[in-house]
Amino acid sequence: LSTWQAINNYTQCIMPNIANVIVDIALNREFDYLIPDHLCDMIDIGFRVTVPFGKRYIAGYVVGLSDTSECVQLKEIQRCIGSQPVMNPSMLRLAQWISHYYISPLESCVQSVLPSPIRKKNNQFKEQYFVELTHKDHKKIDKDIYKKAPRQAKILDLLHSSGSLFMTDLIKTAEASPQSIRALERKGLVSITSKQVHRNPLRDVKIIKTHPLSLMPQQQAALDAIKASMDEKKPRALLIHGVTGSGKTEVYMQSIEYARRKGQGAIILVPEISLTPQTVDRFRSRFGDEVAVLHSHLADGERHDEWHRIRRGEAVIAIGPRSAVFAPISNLGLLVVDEEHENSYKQEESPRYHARDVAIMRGTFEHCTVVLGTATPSLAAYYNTQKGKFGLIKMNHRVDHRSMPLVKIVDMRIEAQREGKVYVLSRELTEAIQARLDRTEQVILFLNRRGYSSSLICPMCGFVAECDACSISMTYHKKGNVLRCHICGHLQHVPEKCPNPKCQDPGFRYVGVGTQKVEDVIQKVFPKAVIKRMDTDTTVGKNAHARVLGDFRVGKIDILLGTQMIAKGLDFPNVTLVGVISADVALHMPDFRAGERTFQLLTQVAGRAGRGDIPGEVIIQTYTPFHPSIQAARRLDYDAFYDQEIEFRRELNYPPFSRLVCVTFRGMNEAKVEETAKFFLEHIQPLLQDHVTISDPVPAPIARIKGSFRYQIMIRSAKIKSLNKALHHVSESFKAPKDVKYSIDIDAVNIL
DNA sequence: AGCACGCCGACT
DNA sequence: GTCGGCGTGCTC
Repeated sequence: LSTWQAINNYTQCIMPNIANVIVDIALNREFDYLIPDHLCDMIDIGFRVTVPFGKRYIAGYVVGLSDTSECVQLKEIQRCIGSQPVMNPSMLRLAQWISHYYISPLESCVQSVLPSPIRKKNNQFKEQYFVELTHKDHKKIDKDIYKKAPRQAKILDLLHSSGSLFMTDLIKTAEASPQSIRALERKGLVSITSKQVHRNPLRDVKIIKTHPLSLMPQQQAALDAIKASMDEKKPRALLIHGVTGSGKTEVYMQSIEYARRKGQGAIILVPEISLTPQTVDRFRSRFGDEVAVLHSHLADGERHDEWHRIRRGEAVIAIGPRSAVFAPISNLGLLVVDEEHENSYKQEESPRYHARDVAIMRGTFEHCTVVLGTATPSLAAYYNTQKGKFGLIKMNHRVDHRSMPLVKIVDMRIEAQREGKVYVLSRELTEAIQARLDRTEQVILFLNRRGYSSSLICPMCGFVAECDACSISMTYHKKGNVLRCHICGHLQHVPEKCPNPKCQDPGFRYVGVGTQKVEDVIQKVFPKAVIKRMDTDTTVGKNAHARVLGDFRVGKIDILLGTQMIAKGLDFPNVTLVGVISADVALHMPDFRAGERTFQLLTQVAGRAGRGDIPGEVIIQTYTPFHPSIQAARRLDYDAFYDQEIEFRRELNYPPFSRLVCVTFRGMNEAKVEETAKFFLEHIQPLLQDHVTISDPVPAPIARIKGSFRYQIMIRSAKIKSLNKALHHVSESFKAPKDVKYSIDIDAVNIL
């Protein structure tokens, strides 16, 4: 006994008996607790626990173990929730990286890593009554039952033929009542137990198994490169730059197959909008039930069950939007980020992470290959291939050897001068649409989001007011009738007439035509055509989106008019014309990435034309036809776009040559908001080195939301680490007044 | 987040 | 002299 005690004492000495715990409230700090003896063997990093906290008990997570603590009076962990950790060390590490990089409390990062139904205390599994036969040969046991109780007999027969059934299904098929089943239970012929059921979001979806297609040489080369990377110990990320229709998805699927053969799992990230049934079906048809879909519209229960299906290893392939990067796939072999350039990968609430960058980190931590795929790589990703950080795979041809669409540009300035007035549709586009209607082909008209844009443009010469120092469009502010650069804060009065000396037109005005108006105009021009508008306003309801697309596919709609949501991934063979109403709306956003976005948008939209046998045509209307982004889009020439855009970024020290941080302050009292922003600036300025550029507090492009005034400060630095350090320091020491909130957005994408 | 402590105004 | 407003600070 004494020996046993000695060993026990010894192990207690060396075993860490203190747990570092983060609690469910975002306090951004750890608390130490003693691990009681009975939990000593069990507790590990990643466990969910309840701990005494002040006068109450709250839930938390064990994020570390140690045998010392700075705190003298430690309390004990009350109990463990669940019998195994909810987070593996790698996931915790990922959460910690996000917390540090994006300057967000670890608690909120853990919340992002774990879906909300998993964090709930109680058991979220759904149970249903399950009926089984207790004897194989029930006929022998009770022969009378067929005469006395035909209902019960029917139930028995059903059970006999199908083995066992859920109570609800049994009642439905046998057309019986629960009483009959209960009666059988009393007779001891059947047993009723509670059984866990899996809520399958796709239970009603029938799938037809597909097999790997034979690959074109360029696809084969891509697949080989991915496989080679997957066989490496520390693979580096790969960027697939493949034109629309080059067959990237098939490459992903065969890469996943390779991972499966190696006993590994995979994650496919897709932008929200691409997570249409089409995409999901393709993966489900190939991999069946091994696929878990982490749709953002899943009910809590479904999400919970899908997560557990992955955790248990029943599903080894996860597909979903940005949060799917946290899918608990163990032994991850491949992480695909499809449409890598999409901005929806950036989360716009804290923690404001970028799923593509988190994917890269997860790949690094778990030594798994990360594949980024897109037709229009983000500047950041392509820059990384040029620097040798990522591998580059090019896929320049469409699988079907169809030619890329012909892109035409219509100069709306000439149109305006000719017609004397600006119309929504140019003559050229009108004629092109008419031609398609005559041939019963279909048309997609693309229009940017509702005209929130607040830049000024001259309709005669295309002049747009830009900041001299920052090369971004000036933002119009109604208050004071001024133009402002929100990168540096420069202020300018609104000119009376067009400042272009050759033009001087007094018709200087705002950019932007609303979708509604365009619809009216088009309907007037083509009274017989069936036109459907598709944007977030018109497609409310669960299936509205799919219904409109279905109608379009079968030819019930002639012209589909829509916003971003029709720009991506749709494949309609009968669409031979794509028209862009105005390329300028995207171009003159007060954002240095406007050129990049315009190019991406136009290229993606162009990809919608000519997916069938008839070659496609694209017509782009613009006031600035010679803008490099528009010219590059016309030639569908990514390299030309990249070369000019990267030079622009280099000259002005914009990303990817620097990191951009946007600090936004908001509150109901405008003076106080501005004051707080100034105060923040004074706080951080002494901490920054001279390679950091920081703007004055400036009203945000959307200066007011729900009565709340918004100001922002822009910080740019080539040295992200020292900037990160300064921001951490400030976020700890700087206290904003309670009626002013502020948020720090690292690698800001949408500056609103 | 919650709950305590604490310091000023309007009541029994 | 006390009840209660919510500002501030702490929770291992």
